[in-house]
Amino acid sequence: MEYNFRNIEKKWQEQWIASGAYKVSNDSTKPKAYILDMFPYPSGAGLHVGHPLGYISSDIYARYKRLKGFNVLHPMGYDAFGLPAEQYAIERGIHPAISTEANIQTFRRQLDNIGFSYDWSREVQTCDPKYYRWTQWIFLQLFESFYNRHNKKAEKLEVLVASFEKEGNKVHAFPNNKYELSNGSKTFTAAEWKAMDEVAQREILMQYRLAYLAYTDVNWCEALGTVLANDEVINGVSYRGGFPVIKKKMRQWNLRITEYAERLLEGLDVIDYSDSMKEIQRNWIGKSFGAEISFKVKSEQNTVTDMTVFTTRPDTIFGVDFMVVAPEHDMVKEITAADRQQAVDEYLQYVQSRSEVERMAEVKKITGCFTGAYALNPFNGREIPIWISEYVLAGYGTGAIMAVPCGDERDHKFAQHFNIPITNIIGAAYDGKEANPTKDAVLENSDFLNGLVMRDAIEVVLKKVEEARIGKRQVNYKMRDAGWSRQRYWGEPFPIVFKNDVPYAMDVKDLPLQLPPSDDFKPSGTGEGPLANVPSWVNISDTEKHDTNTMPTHAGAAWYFLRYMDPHNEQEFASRKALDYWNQVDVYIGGSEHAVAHLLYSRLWVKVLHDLGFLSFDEPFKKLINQGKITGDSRFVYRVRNSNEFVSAGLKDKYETDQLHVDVNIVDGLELDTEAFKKWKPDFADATFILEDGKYICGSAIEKMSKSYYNVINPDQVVEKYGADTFRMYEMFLGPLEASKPWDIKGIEGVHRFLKKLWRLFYDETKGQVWNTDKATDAELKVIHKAIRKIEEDTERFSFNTAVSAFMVCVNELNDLKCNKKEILEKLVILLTPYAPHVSEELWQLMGNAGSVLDASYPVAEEKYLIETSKEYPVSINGKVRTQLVLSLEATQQEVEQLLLANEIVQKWLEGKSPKKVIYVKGKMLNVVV
RNA sequence: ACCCCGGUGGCGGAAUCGGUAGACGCGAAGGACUUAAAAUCCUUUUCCCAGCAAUGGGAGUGCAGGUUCAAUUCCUGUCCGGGGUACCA
Repeated sequence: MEYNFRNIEKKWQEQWIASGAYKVSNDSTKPKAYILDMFPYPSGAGLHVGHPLGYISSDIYARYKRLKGFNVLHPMGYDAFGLPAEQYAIERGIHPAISTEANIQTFRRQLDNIGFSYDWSREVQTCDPKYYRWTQWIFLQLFESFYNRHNKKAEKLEVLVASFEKEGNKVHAFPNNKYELSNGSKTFTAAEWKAMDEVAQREILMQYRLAYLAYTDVNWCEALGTVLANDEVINGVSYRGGFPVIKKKMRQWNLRITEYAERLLEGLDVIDYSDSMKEIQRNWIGKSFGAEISFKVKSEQNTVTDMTVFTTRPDTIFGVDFMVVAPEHDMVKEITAADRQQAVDEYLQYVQSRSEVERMAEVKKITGCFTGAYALNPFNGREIPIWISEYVLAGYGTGAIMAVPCGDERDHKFAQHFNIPITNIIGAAYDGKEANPTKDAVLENSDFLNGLVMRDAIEVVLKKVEEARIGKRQVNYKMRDAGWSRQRYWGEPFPIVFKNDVPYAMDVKDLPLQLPPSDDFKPSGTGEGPLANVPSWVNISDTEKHDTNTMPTHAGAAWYFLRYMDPHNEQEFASRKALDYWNQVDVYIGGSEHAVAHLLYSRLWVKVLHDLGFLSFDEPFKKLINQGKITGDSRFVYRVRNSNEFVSAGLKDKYETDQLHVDVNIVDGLELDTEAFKKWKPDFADATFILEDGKYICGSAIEKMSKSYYNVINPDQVVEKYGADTFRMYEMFLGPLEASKPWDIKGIEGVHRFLKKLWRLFYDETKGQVWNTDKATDAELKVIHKAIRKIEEDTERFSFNTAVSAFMVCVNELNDLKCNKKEILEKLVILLTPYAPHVSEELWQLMGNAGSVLDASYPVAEEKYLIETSKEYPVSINGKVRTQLVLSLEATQQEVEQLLLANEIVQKWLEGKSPKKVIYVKGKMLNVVV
């Protein structure tokens, strides 16, 4: 009876479905555990061996928790809205719903193959109207709420309106401090509010809503015909397709995530994400402490009296040699001197003509223009020229800076480029060639700051600034509000009705607002989304319209983990009872590429839902683990130039060759299957080979797994050849979960051999059953209890690679002891269940156990079998290990010293001298210092 | 440029709190079983030197220092690789 993994795996997969083994109840007295994978976007390419890495680890952990007596929620679903399906629709004319459905089926088949314990009755698909109904509902919660800065949480708009009716916006100032009413004021009174018509009131409310419409500079991608979020633009080009992106002003939905910057930052202290992940989020939020300082302005027109800059280095105020404002700054046209007008206009035109790509590509290029106006240093009245330059961004701080060339590299380069004299305020710390951004130099040429260390001077200036009422301390964030409109068909429609262009929330009972059927997915080209091609849907009546945009793919992903808790609820996005029971995701496993967008938006939505009283927790994921990528291991053949002759890698230097990728599936290790190669592509049908030692040896390289490199390994093939249990364990055995590593099929034999060896502890090819019910010896008990402790510890800390090796050690040791005892082996089978569920269930059953091994109880490591009475200590002389000595664990320092001095080898190294010191660390080691 | 993470045999990797570096697996070499092969089993395998051998000695965790009885582990500097951010004042 040999290990027939194909029959075993098929049989149990079917039985587990039939018995509903993975169905999870919301009603349980057991403690809960919520173990989640980042749900995949169902691409047309299907899964490659890199995808399941995270899924296998979460499955192991979920199964482990189940054995440990937890009620485990371990669901799976699909992030099914998104760009590729729509691009595919445009190219092939296949409706995204159809291609998405087909892709989901492929994914499902591939996933099922690997033996996951997902409760598929809880599956969600973000493109399902039953699901996106609630995505739209949550969007409306955001639309109908504002962020109350006083108690730092989201509240219903009614609270705000009540405040307006009582005291205008005195208590709740406009979140955007640059926003002005048509009369130029930033405030209004209760009387003024009440006097406004509905349109005006709604315009004001729009300034507060957490989901709001605004004309914003958006990243417009002409080729994709859509707007992209900041995180979808990489180096000035679109993240998908790599098309150019330009700035364009459009009326867009936005999420006021900036109001949550501080809470998103603080939340990082209480959640268990990797350091690098937290770091990425901190950088993205980009908090910086500084001051806003006002400078008097002297200009010909004299209409502007003050300009305000943001600086993190108020200590350098006496080193300010020029001011720079962003080209888009409103002030520019009011301060420009008559004789500078032409130059300024030309510069502004130049800036406008520059695309985002050019700006990105030419970061080092220094451009700018003098306005003819001056600012006055508030402390010594010095006249400082005001320049415009694109290196100052309108959207950050106040859109204006004070430039300190001796301390800031960009300012320094600018000053050198335009020959602006540089004031040195840090003496020898500045060499005249390069700026020095130190905070530790002693200030000079700095009036009342002279002699102070810069670090300390910051506080002195801040106090002075506040006393003189010319500025205030200010915290700024790099993060911007999130653009939430996409000019796309395949996404959630906005549940909004525009009545005479004023947006109103749809009635909740009318949700979902479904996507209309359409076969025209091309962008309208005007900036409107493809829904504009369905006028019957857009135009509800002459005066009422739907938005032609849809939400980004992040919308559905921002809350799916909540829906799994109660996926079929038609009254609520999930019942409060289910939400309270399952609570936070205990362990969330996924790729680090979602560090910014998905995780930040999920955290935001959960915080808002929490503030509005729907959730008892305000962070979605308690612990996050980023699995590493599995890279591809490419193979190359070398074609002799201008021929169809291929030379083996070892001989290729003797010829002039071209290197070609070859399908890794027709290479065994490095040896090419030349017959398969001839059949691979018609071009190679009559290929000839120059062999070495009768073999064709390929070249190799580690690259990302990609179709175009022919290095993609489909898990289906691996499962077919070795079985799901081997595949699962091998993926874990490759290395630490978080590390990136190359896929190398060679090592899989070792893991497969291990499972066969395990099987032979129970059944032998010739003898049949070898397991027995004899009483276990102490040595055998020790082996299994050692394994229990090690494997439990390793599983608990997600160190699955070392757990697999612990299984191997255990089987090797039992094999050496010729132990075939059920008492020992059944414990091993339970331990193995999370890792290799099929073979474990089979052996469990064959041993005559009742019930499924999935619900067995995890063995407990008993100390009494693990206690040692003596230990072989390493004996070091001066830190170098020279010999070993077996000692009782009870040995005292005195006994140890006596034994050591009597030892021959120790004596040899002492060379007659007496030791200076004998270090004895119980249970660890001995060291003799001579 | 800045920030984060990492660098250990031929290879993937292990060493969890500063205590025998190289677990486990692959690959390689030799052997057993077999007509043969597959499968399986056994032995060796960080490098260098000496020895027929048991063994003995030296070096060794990117590099250079430091702290310590003891450093892959902690500290400083430096090089290399991966990731993130990219004019954020």
